[in-house]
Amino acid sequence: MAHNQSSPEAGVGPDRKAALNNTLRHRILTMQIAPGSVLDEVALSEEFGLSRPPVREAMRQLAGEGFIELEANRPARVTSMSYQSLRDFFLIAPMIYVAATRLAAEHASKADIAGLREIQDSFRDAVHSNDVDGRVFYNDKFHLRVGEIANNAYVLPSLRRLLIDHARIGKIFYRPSNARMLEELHEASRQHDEIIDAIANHDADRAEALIRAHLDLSRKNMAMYAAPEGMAISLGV
Amino acid sequence: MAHNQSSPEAGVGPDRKAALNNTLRHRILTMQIAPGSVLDEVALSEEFGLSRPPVREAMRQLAGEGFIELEANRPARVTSMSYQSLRDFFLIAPMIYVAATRLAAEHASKADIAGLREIQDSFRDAVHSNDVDGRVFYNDKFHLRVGEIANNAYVLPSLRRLLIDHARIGKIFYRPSNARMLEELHEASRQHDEIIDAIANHDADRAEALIRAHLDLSRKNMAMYAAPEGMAISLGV
DNA sequence: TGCGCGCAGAATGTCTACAAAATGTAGACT
DNA sequence: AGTCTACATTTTGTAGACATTCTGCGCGCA
Repeated sequence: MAHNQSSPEAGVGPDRKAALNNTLRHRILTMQIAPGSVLDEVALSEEFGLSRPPVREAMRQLAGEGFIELEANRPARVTSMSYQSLRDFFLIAPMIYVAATRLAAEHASKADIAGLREIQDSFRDAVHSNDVDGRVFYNDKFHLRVGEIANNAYVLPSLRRLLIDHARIGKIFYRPSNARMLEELHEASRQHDEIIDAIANHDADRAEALIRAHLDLSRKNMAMYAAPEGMAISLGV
Repeated sequence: MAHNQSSPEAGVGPDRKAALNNTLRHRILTMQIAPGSVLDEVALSEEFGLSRPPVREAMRQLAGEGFIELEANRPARVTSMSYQSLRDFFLIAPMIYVAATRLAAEHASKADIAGLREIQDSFRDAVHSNDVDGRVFYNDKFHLRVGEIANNAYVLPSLRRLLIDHARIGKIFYRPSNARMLEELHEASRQHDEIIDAIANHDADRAEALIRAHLDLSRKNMAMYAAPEGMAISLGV
């Protein structure tokens, strides 16, 4: 349990605004707040010990990052998901993930690799200790960090948007009772390690192959859940 | 002059907040506000007849879209550009533009095509009447609309970010005295028409080829401007 | 009984005023 | 003369109160 993003008493501390942002992100990623839910401004301002203006600013920011959707004179809602979202996700994700990973392999410094390994250590721990939220959280952090290492302002926006739904898809289709799924989580963790190695070696081609396999694993998992009997399901591509 | 986005007296009207957003976007796209410039909250609130809180909300929103950059306790600054930006842009732009255009070709309805043609009419007018800002504005609108028709929430964020710098690059390297450049603007306009036709015919392959040629034209223009004397370009901070 | 109108409650949007942080400047000390 | 420090100014951040808009319920009417 390395992270405590969702502390119950968040109304204290030096930087309550950052706490609000991080906590909301975490709750949305882990689906503690379900897609489509409404966010009440006063409730949040009371929870985090802020007045409404800074809360509203945070909302605008989160909306820009794709976590929530705003409409005039209407409450903020967590970005919704649909069957269409799944299709769109697996259609675009390979392109963006590959671009980010290849660029990361080209640009990564020693410090970047060290940072990546640190995140991956936390991710591995979460997988081994069956900490579902921690796994979702550090998986997000891992891929986001790869995107930051890529150091290209034009890939990051879509990558950020994809990662939100990547996390939520991972949570939706996660079934703890399934032994095969557990094995595949460990497989995903191993893939992370290999991706780091490929990036460290500046081997963009290998990094690309690995990230593609990584996404295919997610997609297969999801398809397996949605269509256990081997039904044809068109997942784009 | 079909658009009046930058009306001098913006402090009136029913929706001053939308006016603030649109005007700022327009000014940044056309570089009426240079990259790296600071935006003063009180000045904007006075200009648009608003108080600071809604202005600050708009700032957060624009920051999320990539127009400006925010730092704690520091004034908002228009997103800066550098030589690195140019490289990054032409590295990623083809990928995103192609994805958006192909998806648009697959999804476009009759109404979508009509909307595109309408925008393109305004763009063509701007090109023929040498309305530089109008050209930049409607070019942005055109490609943004294509992205909206693509109807994929994961391509749009990066496309939006790219379009900001696409507009600004177009302005930076625009030289009205150059006859060859004028001809290439008309060529770009013709390409728009062809892209619409390809999308209308659901011909994704042709749409892809056209959008690639469209970007190559921009890139060639820029290289032509940058390379002749072999001088390094200073892009204002 | 079903539909539409209108009012009451609640939530969002905005404003003014105050607090805190950062910057620029002037003065004093080394 | 240079630099550090303390203060004053400016600007950003926040709070609480007010205005406006939406929602839901109940009443009245066909």
